[in-house]
Amino acid sequence: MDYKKFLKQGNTMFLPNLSIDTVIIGNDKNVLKCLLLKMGNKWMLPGGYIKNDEDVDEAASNILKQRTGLKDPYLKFLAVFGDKNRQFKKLWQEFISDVNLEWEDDSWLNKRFVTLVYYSLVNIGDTHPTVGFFDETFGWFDFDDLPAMWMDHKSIALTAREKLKEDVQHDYNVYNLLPEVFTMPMLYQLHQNILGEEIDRSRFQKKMLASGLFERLPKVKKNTPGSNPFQYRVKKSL
Amino acid sequence: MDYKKFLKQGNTMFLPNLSIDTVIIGNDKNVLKCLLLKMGNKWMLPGGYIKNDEDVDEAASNILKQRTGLKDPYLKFLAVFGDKNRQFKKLWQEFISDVNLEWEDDSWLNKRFVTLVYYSLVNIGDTHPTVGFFDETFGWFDFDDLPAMWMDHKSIALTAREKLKEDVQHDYNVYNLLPEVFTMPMLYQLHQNILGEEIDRSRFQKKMLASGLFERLPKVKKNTPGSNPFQYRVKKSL
DNA sequence: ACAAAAGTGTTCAGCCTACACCCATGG
DNA sequence: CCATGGGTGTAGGCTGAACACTTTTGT
Repeated sequence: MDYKKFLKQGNTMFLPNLSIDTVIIGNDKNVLKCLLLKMGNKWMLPGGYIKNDEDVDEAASNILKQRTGLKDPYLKFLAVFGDKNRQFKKLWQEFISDVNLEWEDDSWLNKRFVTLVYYSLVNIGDTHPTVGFFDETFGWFDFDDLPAMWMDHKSIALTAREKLKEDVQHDYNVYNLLPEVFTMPMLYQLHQNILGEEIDRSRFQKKMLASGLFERLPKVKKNTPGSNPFQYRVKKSL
Repeated sequence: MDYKKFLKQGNTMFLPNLSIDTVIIGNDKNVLKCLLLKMGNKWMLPGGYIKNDEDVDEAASNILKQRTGLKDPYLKFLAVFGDKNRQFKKLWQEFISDVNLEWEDDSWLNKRFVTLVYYSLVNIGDTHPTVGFFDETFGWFDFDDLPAMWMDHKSIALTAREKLKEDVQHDYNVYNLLPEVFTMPMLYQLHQNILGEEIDRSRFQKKMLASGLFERLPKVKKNTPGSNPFQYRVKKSL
C-alpha cells in the first residue's frame, strides 16, 4: 500500500474512528527505551488501523511485526484512550502540507479517533525496525528523555512505562527484554531498572530460580574480573 | 431518544463500528448474578454506543447509570472484543422483523462491531434497573445458569466472571457487591462465593481488619442464634 | 595480592496456616 | 443447657529481609 491509497481509500479499508498504537519497549545498556517513528518534525508511536477483515488482535500483532521485524514478539493489551477531543485535524493538516501532499478537509484522518493501545517487550538486538511510508526514520528513546511527540503519544508511552513497573512485580515476563540466553546479573539489573530501586541480589536470585521458569546453561566466559555467571534461558513449556 | 431515531440516525450520532457492553455483577443470597435485558427471544448485556461528543469512559458510565439507576457505581474496564467476524446482521434482521419494524439491509447496526467491555459491581438491593426501548424486561441471572443470549454476550459475561475471581485476590473492591453497611460474615461469604472455595474464617477476618479499609460500627441485632456481629463500612478516604 | 563479580548461606522477624477456644444468643 | 454463629488466640512452619561469606576471575 502506498500513501496515496492510504489517504484516499483508507476510509473504505479500515474501521473508521479506530486506531491501534503500540508502545514497543526495549532495554539498552540498562536504560529502558521506546521505539518511535519520525513523521515530519515530531515523533510518534508505531501504530495503524484495523482492516475491515482483520481481528483487532491480529492488526496489533501485524503492526508490531512489521515495525520490529520480529516473528513472534510479546504483546499485551494496555488500555483504551477514548477522550471525546481526541482528534488531530490540525496536526494532520500541518504535516500534509509540510510534505506537499493535497490536504483534504474531510479526510477520514481528521475525525475523532479512539485508540487501542498495546505494549510489547522486545530485545533491541533482535529487532530490524522498518519505517512506514510517512516516516523518515526510527529511533529508540529513553523514557526519561522522550522527544516532542504527536498528539497524546507521550502520555500513552508513559502510561505503558508505569504499567510495566506494576507488572514486573507479579509477572516475570520481562525476560522478553533480554536476548534468548541471558545471565542472572542481567535479569537482576533489568528488574532494578524497571523498578527504579535497588533490590536484594541474593533474594532476587533465589526467587527467580525457585520460580522454575528458567533453565540453567553452562557458564559464559566473560573477560572482566569476577566469577563467570551461569547462563539461563526460559524453559520451553511442554 | 426513541427507537426510530436510533435506527435511522444512529449512524450520525454514534462512533461507527464501536459499541460498549457492561457486565453488571450483583450478589443475591450468596449467588453471583448478572443483570441482563430481554430483547426479543434472547437476553443481552446492557450496552450502547458512543456519542460523537462523548468520552468512551463517560459513555460506559452513562450506560451503567441508566440501566442500574445508581449514582456512582463501581466501574472497571475489562477487555476489547474485536474479532473480524463480530457482526450480527442476521440477528438484527430476525429481531427487527419479529417486532414489525422496517428492516434495512444497509443499516449501521449490520456492520462489524468492536466492543469495549466494562464490568461493574453493584449491590442489587440499591439498583432500580430500567429497560431500553428495545427491551421487554430485565432480569438477574446466576452466572452458572445464564439464558440464551445474543451474539457472543455469554462468553463476555463469563470472561468478566473469571476476571472477578482473579481480582478478588488482590483488590478488596468486592465490597461494592454488598450494602453500604455490612458484616464480616457477609464479606467472608462473598469472597468464598467468588472464589468458589473455602477460606479460613479467622485469617480472613484478620486480613480484612489489618487492611485498614473498614471502619467498625456497632453490632447488629439479628434474631438468629449466635453472637451479634459488628457492622462495618468502607472508610471514607480523606 | 587485591578488588570486583557471582553465587550461596545464615539469621531473625514477620506472616500465613490450621486449628482451638471463648463468648453471645435463640430455642 | 445446648447448638449455632461470631470473634479472637496460639503454636508451628514458611517466607522474606538484611547481611555475611566464599569462590572465581582479571589486573
